[in-house]
Amino acid sequence: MIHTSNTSQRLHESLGEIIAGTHNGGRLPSEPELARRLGVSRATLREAMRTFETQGLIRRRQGSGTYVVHPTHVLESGLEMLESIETMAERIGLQVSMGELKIQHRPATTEEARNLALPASNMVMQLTRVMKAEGRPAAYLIDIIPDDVLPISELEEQFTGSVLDLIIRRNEPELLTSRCEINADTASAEVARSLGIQRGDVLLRFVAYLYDSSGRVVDYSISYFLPGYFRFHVVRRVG
Amino acid sequence: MIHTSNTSQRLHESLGEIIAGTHNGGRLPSEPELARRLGVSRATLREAMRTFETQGLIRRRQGSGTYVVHPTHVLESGLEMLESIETMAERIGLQVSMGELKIQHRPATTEEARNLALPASNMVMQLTRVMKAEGRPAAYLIDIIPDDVLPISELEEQFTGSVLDLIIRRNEPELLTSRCEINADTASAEVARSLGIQRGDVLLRFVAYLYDSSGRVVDYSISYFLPGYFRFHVVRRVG
DNA sequence: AAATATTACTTGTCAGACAATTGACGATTT
DNA sequence: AAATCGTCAATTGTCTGACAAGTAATATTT
Repeated sequence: MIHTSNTSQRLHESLGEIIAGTHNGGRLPSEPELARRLGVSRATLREAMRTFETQGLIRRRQGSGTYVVHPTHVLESGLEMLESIETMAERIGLQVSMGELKIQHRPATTEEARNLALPASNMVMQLTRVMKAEGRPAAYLIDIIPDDVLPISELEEQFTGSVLDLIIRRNEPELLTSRCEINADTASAEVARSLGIQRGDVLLRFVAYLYDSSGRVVDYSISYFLPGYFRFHVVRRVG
Repeated sequence: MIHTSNTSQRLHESLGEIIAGTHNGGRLPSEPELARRLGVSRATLREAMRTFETQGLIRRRQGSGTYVVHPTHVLESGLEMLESIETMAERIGLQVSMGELKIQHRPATTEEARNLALPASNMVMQLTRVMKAEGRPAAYLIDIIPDDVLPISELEEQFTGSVLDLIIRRNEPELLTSRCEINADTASAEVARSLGIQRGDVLLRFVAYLYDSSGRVVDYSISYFLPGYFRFHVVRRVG
């Protein structure tokens, strides 16, 4: 969906604005009218509308019209949108900074090799750091990356807190999806010390696998969040 | 997207099968060929393909072709698919049963009225129960429902553990989305007692708002899960 | 007043066409 | 021999115009 400046691309944006500018439950202009106004054919317009329908933002009823459905808050996207904690924080106006960063270059453990679909003992980079929100520790983040995904030098120079953002900036490898497993856990001694909490305190834990467009795992990460600083949510849709 | 047996509906299924039956990275037949084989026009076919493209399951390149992309694990759906814990458990082959059920009929608290977008002190139904997996307590579930959403009698007779499943069975009201907030928490005295754990033990907490197609909140639920029994995940996609 | 038919409008589907892009193949040049 | 440049068939992107099917309000009939 990241194309150049196709008709399709511009159309998608324009249509998105029209939908966003329509109140919940409101009806869109008819297809012929919309097509005329946007300067595209009805067929092309319908394809664009299909993308919004698939996302659940509009609803079409034959003979009646097309209606906008804002599930109140679809704008502020949830977890289904892949973005870094830093980007998310910026979006909601939260000041974050990176604490002490530890970079390790070492062979993968058996478990890591399995999770990253690597040959045993392949070299990996491990980034460990604490993220602070408004000066106070809010998350403990670990990223494990096969060492041929990113040049070490680039990592050391340009890393500002988020592997995801770094990969997006350099546009390579081309990312596709991330699979994020959700659980609750208690703080280990190491994590507790870094976050300034008690061992055994409750944490939200995400374990994520980041895939590039060829299906390769380019990042395996474990994140611990102190409850309260972030509000993660998912929009779930009927089958 | 829940239509009758339109051309569109059947086409979507057929195309889905074809995509599922194509190995990762494989190329689909050309559009004219597919349209012929599926007995629809190319325009209609393209609309169907758009839905799969929006979901990230295919990738089209002008002049080259359409390619299938299986992000390895899209089959086993994650949280983004709205389904009850019971349905999910059945899908993964886990034996679950409902423990002690408590039904209360009472006025909404101020907070509940706000969360459900109800007039103050509107009557609500509260369902509280423990869900057991393989005989042992695995989750503590609370559902709060405006009392005009479901007839009380029906609730008492047909409730088998899931409000969502009950609503889906009776096909009314028509559901659209659910917004699920994710957090970690510690067990309160009441929850701990019901689940047979210690007060302060760690739990995964979901707070969910279930919306019908008119945008009304028809169910507000709080769920506590013991870590370990379920593996929740989300597939996150690039913007 | 209630039931029924009409009618204008909307989305769903179709057929056929041309444009833009890709990738392979062969010819040409270096 | 290698590299470069056209040529061309195949594929997706877009367009036009048309008809079918469903909806909702209006007009008509009972």
